[in-house]
Amino acid sequence: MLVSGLRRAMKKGELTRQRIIAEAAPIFNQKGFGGSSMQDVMEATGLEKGGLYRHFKSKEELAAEAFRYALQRAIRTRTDGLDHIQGALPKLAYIIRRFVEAPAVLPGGCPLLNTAVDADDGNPVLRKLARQAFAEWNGRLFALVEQGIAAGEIRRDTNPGQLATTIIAALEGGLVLSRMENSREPLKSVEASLLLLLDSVTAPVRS
Amino acid sequence: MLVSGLRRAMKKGELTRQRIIAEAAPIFNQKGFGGSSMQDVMEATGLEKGGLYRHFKSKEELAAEAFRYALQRAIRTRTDGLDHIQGALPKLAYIIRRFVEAPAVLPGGCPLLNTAVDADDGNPVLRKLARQAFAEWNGRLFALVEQGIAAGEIRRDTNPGQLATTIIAALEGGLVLSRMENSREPLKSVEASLLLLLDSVTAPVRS
Amino acid sequence: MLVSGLRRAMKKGELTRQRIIAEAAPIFNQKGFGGSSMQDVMEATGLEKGGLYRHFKSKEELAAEAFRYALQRAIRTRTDGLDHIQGALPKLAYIIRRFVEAPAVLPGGCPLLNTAVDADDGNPVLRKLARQAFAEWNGRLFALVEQGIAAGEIRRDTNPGQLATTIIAALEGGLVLSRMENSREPLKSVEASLLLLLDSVTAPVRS
Amino acid sequence: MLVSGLRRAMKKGELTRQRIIAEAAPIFNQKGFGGSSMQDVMEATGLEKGGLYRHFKSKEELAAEAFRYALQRAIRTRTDGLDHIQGALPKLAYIIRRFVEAPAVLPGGCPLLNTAVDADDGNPVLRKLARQAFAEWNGRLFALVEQGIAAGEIRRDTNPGQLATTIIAALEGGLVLSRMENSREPLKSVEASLLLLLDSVTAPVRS
DNA sequence: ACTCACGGGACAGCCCGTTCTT
DNA sequence: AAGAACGGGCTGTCCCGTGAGT
Repeated sequence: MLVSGLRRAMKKGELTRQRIIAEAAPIFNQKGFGGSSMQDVMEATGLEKGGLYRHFKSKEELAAEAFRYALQRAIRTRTDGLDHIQGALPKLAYIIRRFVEAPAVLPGGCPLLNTAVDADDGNPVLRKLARQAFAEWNGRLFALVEQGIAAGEIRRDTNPGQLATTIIAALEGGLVLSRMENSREPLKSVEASLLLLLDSVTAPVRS
Repeated sequence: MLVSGLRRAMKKGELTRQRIIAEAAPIFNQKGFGGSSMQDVMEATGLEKGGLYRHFKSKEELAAEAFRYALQRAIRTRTDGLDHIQGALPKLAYIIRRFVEAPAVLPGGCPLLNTAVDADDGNPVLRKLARQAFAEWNGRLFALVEQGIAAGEIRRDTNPGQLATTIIAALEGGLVLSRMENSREPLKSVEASLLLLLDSVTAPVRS
Repeated sequence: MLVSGLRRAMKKGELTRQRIIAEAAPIFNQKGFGGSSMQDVMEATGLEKGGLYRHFKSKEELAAEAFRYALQRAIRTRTDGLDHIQGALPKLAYIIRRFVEAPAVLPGGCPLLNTAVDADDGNPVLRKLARQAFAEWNGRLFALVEQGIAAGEIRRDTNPGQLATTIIAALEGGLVLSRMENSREPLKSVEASLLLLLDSVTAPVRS
Repeated sequence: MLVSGLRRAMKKGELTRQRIIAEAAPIFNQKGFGGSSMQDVMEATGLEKGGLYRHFKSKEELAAEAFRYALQRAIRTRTDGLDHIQGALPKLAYIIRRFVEAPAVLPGGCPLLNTAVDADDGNPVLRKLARQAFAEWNGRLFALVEQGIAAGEIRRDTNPGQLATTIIAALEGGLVLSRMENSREPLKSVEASLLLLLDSVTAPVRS
């Protein structure tokens, strides 16, 4: 609804721009910045060089937009349906399960981690974007944990930042392992361990 | 000692070859396979193209050797001193602490994870090497957990594979976060959580 | 006239493409496929690498086009004015004389023979092209001989294929000798012998 | 006999030199000068670079020696048994037949023609060698024709040079065609035509 | 007499980005 | 707004030849 609203407001050029981004995103996500060529994007979009460079003034700008797009999709996929869940702990558990069940945001794995590793040397633009994205994600989990503590669901001695970071680290690490082994098992293992960890920080029921 | 013994037995060519590998390893680890150029290796080693290609018949072969070298270093760094520790649980805790304290095996982060992400598309040679390395690491932790269970240190209902995989995933994920934030905190958080997890699988003391 | 008509219909790119072919043809004809470099073509055309590779996706493709171009020129040169000649025998004699008089289709000798020898090992693309060209040439002479027999100009016991092949072989062989000696004499000798051979297959005049 | 005599007189170094030449000859004959690499020769001989350059001061020198060797073989093959034939005309016919029957002096076709075409541009050393070889061959045939005229076997109005050159040109041209078509037919055709040509210069028997 | 090690240079192909044209 | 044409640069690989060492 919102999307079609935006679409309706777009001129033709802006629409093409969005199409390019959407079609470039999986390429950059799979091959990385250096490994992707404008030729790849040309083939994917059917446009010529001139057509691409009208919308983006450099490969880097396109990559940044593609990353932003991939990010948005990742966030949406991973938080979809979260509002229907009641309680901080169930929400955290839901996030973990959802990550494990629907890991394929885009072909090529998690854009966050990919960019984090890929842009580790050089490319400060992408690096900064990845940082912000991680910080946001971390902040959201952090807030959830805090809410859980405030609500008495989570033990008071729980460190919210520590828990949030651990969940993210374990999930992303598990995703890498799963992609490499071409098997869901590593992610399943991480899921089980994280749910166990959630149990261990659950506040004892007060009577 | 053993090393210098080997070194003494090397002819000049083999020595140069080893030097190239040692000097190429950080390059490939930082920039990845596609992002590294033979020119980079030339500058790092002081050799010319002809000199390099005498020792390696392709860039891929050099990258594979460099990765093997990096791997060996990683394993050594992370398992150094492990023999002096008694008991499976202390050993696991030691491995976790050591990973967090000495994360910088080589400039550019963990070669395992880097290669896993970098060689995710294409490059089956490196991909296979990374897989084997992860499998080995996992196997080692797996064995430790099993020993702990057999020795009564770890609860019988613990899933060895699940625990091993989780430790690896969380540590590697934490390392990525730490590198990106340029701070030790993420790794420290993961460390704390993993030690907590170890506590929760510790078998209750029998009286 | 026809040419300028075609030219007028060409876009700029196609025109450049044709210019490249025309300027690359003598290079490939002189140095062979392996002996010619894209650098040579760059210098001859004034274009840069990027400019060249826009029109041809590989050196081989360019070489093939250049060979086709050279071939066309060779055929035109060698059959020019043939239509004004009456009778099969005079036509054959005309072809032989024309070959000897105007041997320099392109710098570097006959593209047919050059390619046949050059692409003898490897390069199946060029090899195939040369084969087809020879087959066509042979076929044309073959047909002429057959017409001569049918018309009673040439003796009935003449083997058309044998005569056609011999003419081609002797002319091409003579051309090689002439180029090497840097003298027209070898070709002149072949010409005389071939005309003698034509005499010996001329049907006796019926009374 | 002569060979073994030479061999017996050779030191080890000279023997190696001869072995290199013999093993390099087919390579240069097949791939040409520019198309052959010292690496190819290394593999064929089992020697290293340094070993080769001890015996030849450059690739060109080796190629020249290899060509000389190939030449000698060609001449021997094509004139073998010639002494047992009586009469100039039978000798010429024998040469033609022998060329057609045993065209494969070395893998890669006739070294003479190959070098003539290959070294057509540049490489004056090989070019000169090829010229000399052709001149010698031509001279031999020339002498045979002259003897035939003197002996009354061949018509007095025959031009010896013209006939000699034609034979060579047609045979070499036919060889190229045969190699290309991968069939003996072209050579067979040339053979038949040349024998026909010999008939037409045969002096009428005096009664 | 021969191997090992290395330098220096070339070559084909690709890629990013700009400009001209439509 | 998009396509066509082109420039300049870089990369992996190969190749010839030299010199130290054995």
